[in-house]
Order: sequence, then C-alpha cells, then structure tokens
Amino acid sequence: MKKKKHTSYHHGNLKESLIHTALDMVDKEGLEAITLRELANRLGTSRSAIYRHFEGKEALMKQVILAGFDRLDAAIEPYFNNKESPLLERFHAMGISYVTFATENPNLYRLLFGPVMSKEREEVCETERPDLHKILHGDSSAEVIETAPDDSFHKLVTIIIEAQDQEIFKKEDPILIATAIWSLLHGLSMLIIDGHLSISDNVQAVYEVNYKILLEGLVRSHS
Amino acid sequence: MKKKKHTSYHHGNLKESLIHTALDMVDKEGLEAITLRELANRLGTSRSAIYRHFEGKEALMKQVILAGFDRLDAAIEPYFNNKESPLLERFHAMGISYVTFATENPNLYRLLFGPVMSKEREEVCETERPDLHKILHGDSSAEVIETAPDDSFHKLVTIIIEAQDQEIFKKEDPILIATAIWSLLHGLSMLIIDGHLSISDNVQAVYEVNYKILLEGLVRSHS
DNA sequence: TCTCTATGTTAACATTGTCAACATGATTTG
DNA sequence: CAAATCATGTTGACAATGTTAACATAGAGA
Repeated sequence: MKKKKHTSYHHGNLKESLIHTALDMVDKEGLEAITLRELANRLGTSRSAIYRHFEGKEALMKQVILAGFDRLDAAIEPYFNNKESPLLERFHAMGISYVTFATENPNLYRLLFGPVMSKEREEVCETERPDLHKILHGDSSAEVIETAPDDSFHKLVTIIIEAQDQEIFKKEDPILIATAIWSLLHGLSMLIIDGHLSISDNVQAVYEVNYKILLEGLVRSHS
Repeated sequence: MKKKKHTSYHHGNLKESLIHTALDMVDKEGLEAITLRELANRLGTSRSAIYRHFEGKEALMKQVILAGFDRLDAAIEPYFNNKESPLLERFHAMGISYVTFATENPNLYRLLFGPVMSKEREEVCETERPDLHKILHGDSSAEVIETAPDDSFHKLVTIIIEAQDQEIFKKEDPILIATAIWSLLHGLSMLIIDGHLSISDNVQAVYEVNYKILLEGLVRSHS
C-alpha cells in the first residue's frame, strides 16, 4: 500500500510511521501492547530513535490520540454531510455510527478518552475551546456553519442549530444540547465496550431506546 | 479512626490495609501513584508481602475497584432510600450526586471504569448478570424490589419501575431506560472529569439541561 | 516439644522508559 | 570541492517496577 520513498533519508519518514503503527497496534492489540522497543522493532529501527521525533512516550501517544480522533471523525463525517437525507435521519445515523465505531474499535476508543491525556486536560480545562463561544453567541446559523472547524463536536452543534432553525428541536442552548447528546453516546459506548451492560449483545436495540428517549426530550412538539 | 488490633499476627490485617490505602492513594494521587513498593513502604511492610494475599498487582487492583464501587454506591444510596421526598426529586438528586461524586473524586471514578478490568470484562461479558433477566421478566414490581440486590443499577431499575407504576414514566423496558440514564450520567461524568467539555466550570448547569432533556423523554404526558 | 502452615523478608531478574555518548547521512558554508 | 554543522540513528547503561525464588519466623495443633 504505502511504499514510502525510501530514498530520502535515514529511515524515510519515521515520525509518521511511528504514529500510524502505534495507532494500529493500539487498535488491534490494546494499549498495553505498545512498548517503545516493540515499536522500534516493527519499524526496523532502534528504540532510542523515537526521541529524535518525540519528547518521550507520552508525547508520541498524544499524537497517536490525535490521529485516532481523525479516524473517529472520518467515521461519522459521512452522516453529517449527507445533505440529501432528512435531518433527523442523519442525526439518527450519526449516533449509530458513533457507537458502532466505539464497539468495533474498543481499544482505539478507550485510548481516545483514556488516561493518557486526562491529567493534562484537567489543567488546560479552563482555557480550552474559547472558539465555541463564538458559535454560541453567533446569531445566524448559516454563518456559523461556514466558520465552524471540522471538529465533530462543532458539526454536531451546527446540526442542532439547523434543527432548531427548522423548528424541529426546542430552542435550548445548542452547546448544552450537544453536550447531552455526546454524553449519552459516549457513556453508552464506554459502558458497552467495558462490559458494564448486560445487554451488550444487542447494541442496536439499546441504541434505539436511548435514541428514542433522547429525541422525545429534544423535539419541539408531539403529534 | 481504625485502630486495628495489632496484637493478632505478623502485621495485623494486611489484606484490608492494602486495599484501603491503595484506594486512598488512587483517590488522592492518581492511579499512576500506586506502586507495590510505595504501598509496602507506607504500610511498613515489604514489597513481596503483597503476594501472600493477592496473586499480583492486578488482582489487588480488582479488589480496590470493588471497594471503590462500594464508596460510589454509598454516595448515591441516601437518595434512593429517602422515601419521604417525591420520586422525581429523588431521581433528580440521585443524578446530581452521581455526577458530583465523579467530579469530586475524578481519580477514583476513572479507576472504577478504567482499563484495569476492561479486558477481562470483555471476555466475561456474555455470561454476566443473568440475574437481571429475572427483574426484566418479573411481572410484579413489588416483588422485584424485594429480590433486587443492593447494587446501584438495580436500585435505579426499581425506581424506574416505581415511577412506571405511578404512571409517571412511560412503560418502556425499565432496564433499557436505566441503561440510558446510566449512560448519560456516566458519559457526562467522564467528559467533565477528563476536560472534554468547555463548560465544565458550571457542572450544575450542564446537569440541569441534561436532566431536563432526559426527563422530557421519560415522562408519560406533557402538560 | 515438634511440626506444619501462614505470613513476611531479602536478593535477584526481566521489562520498560529514558538518557548520554557516539556514529553517520545530509545540508550548508567557506 | 572540503569542511563544518545539523539532523537522524545506534549502542550501552541506568532507574523504576512487577515478579519470583529461597529463606526466615510466628502461631497453631499434634
């Protein structure tokens, strides 16, 4: 597949290779399988070469996590952008694709929301995401869609605003609504992949009930 | 507080001491702070003594996790059992106490749902919790309340059944409803303590919106 | 008392992340 | 072009940690 141009340098592009093989290792063999020596072996290099590209293992893992989030975003994106199907269908499918991604790649999903970043995030927490306030306080939704970054959470917010503009959803703070939706999806995914639910054999059914409950709390009026 | 009877044996009761000091260490200093040597030092014993009581570090951590779940259960229990206040108030307070427990003890909460048990749970997942099916297929709710174990999830299920009996909640599968509620609470807790939300400075407000959305999807009819 | 089992200690080992010292390919400079 | 400089890779060593084996000791029961 990816025959790198091995002509260029010592190894080629070690930095990217490290990130991607680490990502694949996490996905297939779990987080504990990742050791710097094993990583180096698989790439035919030596353990310490890593330190020419990353400050340490943790710095590498952060990059891996970022790449993992890209995969997650890529898995859900089609359902955000498919403008042909009705909004609620997209909304429904987006949720399914999210939970499905988690259950099909449990190791990867656990990494994304796992303990690697948690300490650091706790510190940075306050200053984070000031850009969201722009969305929150922007009055027109059309304008927001343009300025929103391609982050999945932002896309979710814009979909909610869209649904509010179409008088489908109640006019609640869209960011808080998005938070509730994300919480439900994230919690459900985590509980399933960690085996805390007794009904994890039928993920689809569990999701449908969750979706139904959530939706009835979101829609504007009942028929 | 807990002056153990140091007269009895070599150390006294090392097994329980290990579990409880480990639990406190996780809570105050994080999971990474736990090393067998440090644990042994704090208890004035030697590192290898641990292996007379546990198969290894992982076995010890599993016991720590069980003790941690007891703390979580104890933190929410008052809101389950306070029979004087109306059911919806108990329901509301229970959710707040859950999220509050998580945000006030982030290290502990992360441990409970963290990576220690995840692999094992994946294997045991299918055979787990057959007792829940009894609740699901029991027709009378009063009978269920008696037979339910003191697990928090079971209590949640019984409260839902109670609300259904009082015609407050819709008659949906109570286990699936409980799953949805737990997912929301768990997801919200995790996202907050890991700093994924931009609004984590006002936990209460976030919870209220989540609760409102969830409740409107649960209640039987709108006024 | 003697023996046995439970519990605790010490020393050693393998794994892993990290760093220092050295080596080499590529790039820039005189 | 030659030399210097920088980027990249390698080797050896070290500290921390979980684990195990061999040894030690206290308490219980014959």
